[in-house]
Amino acid sequence: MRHLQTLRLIEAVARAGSIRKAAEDMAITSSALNRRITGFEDEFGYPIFERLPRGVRLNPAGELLIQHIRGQVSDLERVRGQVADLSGERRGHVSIACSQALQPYFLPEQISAYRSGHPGVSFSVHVRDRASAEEDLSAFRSDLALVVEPVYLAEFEVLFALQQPIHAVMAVDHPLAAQTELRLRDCLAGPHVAPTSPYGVRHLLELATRGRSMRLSPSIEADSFEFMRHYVLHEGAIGFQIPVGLKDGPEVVSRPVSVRDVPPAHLLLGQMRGRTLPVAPARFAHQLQAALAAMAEAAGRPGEPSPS
Amino acid sequence: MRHLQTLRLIEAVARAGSIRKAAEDMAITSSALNRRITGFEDEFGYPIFERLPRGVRLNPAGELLIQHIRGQVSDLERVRGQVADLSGERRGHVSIACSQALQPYFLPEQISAYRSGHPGVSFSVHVRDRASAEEDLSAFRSDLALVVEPVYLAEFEVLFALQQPIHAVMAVDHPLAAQTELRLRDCLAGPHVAPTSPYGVRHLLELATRGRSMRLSPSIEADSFEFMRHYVLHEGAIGFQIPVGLKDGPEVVSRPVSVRDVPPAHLLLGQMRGRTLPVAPARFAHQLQAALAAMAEAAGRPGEPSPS
DNA sequence: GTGATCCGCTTCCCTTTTTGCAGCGCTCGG
DNA sequence: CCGAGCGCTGCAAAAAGGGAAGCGGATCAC
Repeated sequence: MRHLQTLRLIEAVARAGSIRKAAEDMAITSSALNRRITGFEDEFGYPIFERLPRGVRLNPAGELLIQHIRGQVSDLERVRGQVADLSGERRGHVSIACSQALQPYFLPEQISAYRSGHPGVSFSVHVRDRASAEEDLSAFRSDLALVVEPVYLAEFEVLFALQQPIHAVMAVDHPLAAQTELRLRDCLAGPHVAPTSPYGVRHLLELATRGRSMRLSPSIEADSFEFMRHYVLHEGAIGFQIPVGLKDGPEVVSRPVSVRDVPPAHLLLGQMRGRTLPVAPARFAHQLQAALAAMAEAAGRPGEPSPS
Repeated sequence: MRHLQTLRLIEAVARAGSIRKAAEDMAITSSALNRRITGFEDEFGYPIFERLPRGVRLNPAGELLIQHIRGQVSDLERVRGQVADLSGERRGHVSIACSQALQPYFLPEQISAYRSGHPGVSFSVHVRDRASAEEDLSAFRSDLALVVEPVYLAEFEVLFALQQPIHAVMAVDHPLAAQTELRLRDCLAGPHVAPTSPYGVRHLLELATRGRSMRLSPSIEADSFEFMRHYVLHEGAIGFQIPVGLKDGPEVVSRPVSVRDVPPAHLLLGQMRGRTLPVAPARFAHQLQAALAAMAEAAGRPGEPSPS
């Protein structure tokens, strides 16, 4: 969309932190870009960048503006999607930020199921820790977020919430695999593997051990659940994950940790507060809600539908 | 704002119903305008106007788009207002649609009070019947609406609601002026003046008489409450109005009609659903809520605050 | 210090885009 | 059948935008 070019350039400058760098990214010269920026500031009536010796940075006015710009671009896409929809084309795009737990099984299945009904819809999947998933939402980089234990709930509008107990993950021949429910103390007695701190499961484990006699002292910290799932095959180590990211295999099994020891994780589907989603993301969100609700039903732990 | 020029031109064409007329309005040639329209349709991917022998009209895609355009223009104004606000300029504009009852006393007082604190803020007041006030909101022609008995509540987000009993208005020497509360039957027995049907008070009077033995048979119908208020000085006629639009004077007095006969009128302050108002309208709305709440308090009839 | 570097901004010149003008073909009301 | 009104299209003029080069200033490594 041509009439938004200036706005896109502004965003590029804000991102690059310098007019010259942004000019390179956008394949024009710095002089041209500089003129567009100053020209825009003139007609807008206020400067939107503060000039630093090493580049530029958005001033408060610019912060307000960039938020508007992102909303505008995304809203035009939404309108285009609606138009495409009424033209019967049924194409679109869904951008979703998710926690790692959703990556191996849940999301691939859901996306595949959705695409079998709507082959024209494409997807972007961004794996994010619980804080940056929400940032993605408010910067309009993602339409939806499916996050374990979100952090800042201010701009996060919950569409569906589901609780999942923490599971311990271990090799099939691990001694504890004989029990059907584990105590946290037993899990932490041997070598264990934990996610790094930005992740929701780690957060819950720390909540569970803080102020108790138990201590979380992971032999390995990792920011990859995939890595941890494989690591438990060595050393008789124990890892932690929530059921949505787990499937018992021939070598690895999982057992729930008692909810008396660790509070269950909250798995939340959300969007940016107040935003009207384009057609495709809205429908996909609806499908996700149904799938999560079915999962809650199966676990005997009903999810909370959105308060709408 | 230059980058919105094409969008504004599209809106002008939609409004004028013809490219040539719109071109004249916008002070460019029809050829230039025509090329911008077709150019936009090309990059948008879909035609947004249907070509008729006598001009053009928005097609469904165009309807969707025009809504987006209006939102965008108004949202940019909101951002600009916020920026002006943090620059300490404190200017802005409030556009409000209101029923006639608010015109003589309430709104002038409120606007004057607001402007004494914020002299940089300008106002547009549009007097509208109850249906068109809401249309103004959804077309972004007004930021706020203060309406008696609104009609379509779909896109109307209620910020504050207040009930007011219908009052009968008459000359100070009218026989009924001796009573403190009137029965509708007595009011309708003599000559009476009623608003035309688009107005809320008329609507309520019809509700009150429908299916009863009483008949509403106004000697005069008028779409001006100002006219009606003066007319009651002649013929011993009786008019109807709600208290917010009334002040007893040396010649004219008002008396409540029993709520057993006529349901009280709902006076609603609202905005377009889901819209984030610019700074000035939001603050003014806040002041109006306070004023209406005080009025409700004084009448011993508490208003309902917004459910936010 | 001091030269190297990176920055925003300006000037000159040329390319690209947009505009205005005139005119075409069309439909409709009289 | 004719004139009025419409959307649309060549063509030349005007305006806007972009590229190359360079200025002055701030910072950093040495």
